Amino acid sequence: MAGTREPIWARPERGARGPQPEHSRASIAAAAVVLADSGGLGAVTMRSVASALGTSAGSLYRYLGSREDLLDLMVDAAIGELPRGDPPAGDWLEDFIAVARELLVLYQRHPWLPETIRPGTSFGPRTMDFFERCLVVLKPVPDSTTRKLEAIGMTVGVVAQFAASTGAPVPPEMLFVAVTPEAHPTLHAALLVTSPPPPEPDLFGKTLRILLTGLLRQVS
Amino acid sequence: MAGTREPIWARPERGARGPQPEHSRASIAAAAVVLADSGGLGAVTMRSVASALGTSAGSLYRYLGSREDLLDLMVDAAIGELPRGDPPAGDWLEDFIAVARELLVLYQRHPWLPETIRPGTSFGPRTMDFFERCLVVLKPVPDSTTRKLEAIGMTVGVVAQFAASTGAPVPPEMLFVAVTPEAHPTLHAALLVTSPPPPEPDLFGKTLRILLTGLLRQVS
DNA sequence: TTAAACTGCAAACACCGTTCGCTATTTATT
DNA sequence: AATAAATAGCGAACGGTGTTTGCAGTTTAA
Repeated sequence: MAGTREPIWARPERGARGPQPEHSRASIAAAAVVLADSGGLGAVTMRSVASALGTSAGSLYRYLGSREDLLDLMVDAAIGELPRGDPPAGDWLEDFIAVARELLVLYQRHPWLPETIRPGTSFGPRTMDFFERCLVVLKPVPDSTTRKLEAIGMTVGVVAQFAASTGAPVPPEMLFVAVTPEAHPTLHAALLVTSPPPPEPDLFGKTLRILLTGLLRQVS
Repeated sequence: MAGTREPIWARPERGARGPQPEHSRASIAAAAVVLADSGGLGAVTMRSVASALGTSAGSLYRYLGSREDLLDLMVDAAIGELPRGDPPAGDWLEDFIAVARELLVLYQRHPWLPETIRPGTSFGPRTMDFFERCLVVLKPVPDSTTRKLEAIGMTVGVVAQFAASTGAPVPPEMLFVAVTPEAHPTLHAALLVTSPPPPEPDLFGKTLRILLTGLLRQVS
């Protein structure tokens, strides 16, 4: 039981005594986000973040309990970039899909974000703002909040899926080295097609429309 | 361009000369899977895998070019545990959902699997067997193979989403420390509900049915 | 028979997250 | 105003990580 620690959001940003800190959680998170944007999550080390701030790795532990805390800060800072205002109140479905599109471009701008949202992530206030905004958009839906949260979770998962497949496409000859015509005739034939049919123009919107109209809007 | 390396599946398992190797890719992968099952992916280190095999970390590099190769082997070994026979040919939708259920229990048995399938994963022959099997099940569907692969990819993503949400539930007071009644009234109200409505009994099947009937089966 | 290719291994390297001891600084208490 | 407590910054260190390297022994091809 000693392995777990209080999430960073439950700890005060600084104590009541001692000299004024030279940095802040926000500035540390911002520096880490910049590093991750340009070099991936692997470029975010205690030492790299510290040196970007002009300090040392050990000093960061005056602000963070662990590297996981840093990841939590990064996630919340990135999600906090999402626009805050309510979308024009039209159809709740289109409004919600618009929110999902905002999240998709955020995931594409910060490719490290989906993988940084891990089991064990402690979500911060900006992330809660996002969930609250989703619920506000879904207010016209007569379903229970539990159902809505299920739908929101599924939507976030689908967005991550699309962000992963649209970013940095892998050359097929790298992905399919293990395909043999004998064992995988259907798959092999599909790879030989010279002019594959164009992908669905708006597969993203189509998928979410299908999913959300099925999961919600039971007007019971 | 020197940073990339040929995927492990394109390299011969062993050379033509020299003494017979004491281990194999299969035995190494099996040892790593056992470690990951009991201690998570973090328990899989070159040294731990090596000592489980009675050898040293450096020796593993006679079989693997990097730790990423080891992860590729693990992924293929785990997916290779899926049953190989065709399901009874009934409705393609129910047959495919049955395959998805098999994948779900595999993900639950190997919680490290979804996170180990990362961008950059090189899929091996057993994984190709799985994709081939999916395409065989979807043979009755009149859509193009491109559409089917889109649907398969989306299905795999949804399965991972469900596997993540069903394993090791996090206590809500850990997840929602950042919720304030003022900034998040809807969310806050939802957390106060004493008896939340029971979750959809088969949300998994329902979601996939919705998704697949929407994405496929256009009998055009 | 000789040379090339390969295996196994121990040691080392650079880097990682994290801890510790120290000095200096600020605040709360007396 | 004086004192004690709590905090900030920092450099050095610790154990762990993935990976490289040099070397000795083994097997195969030429």
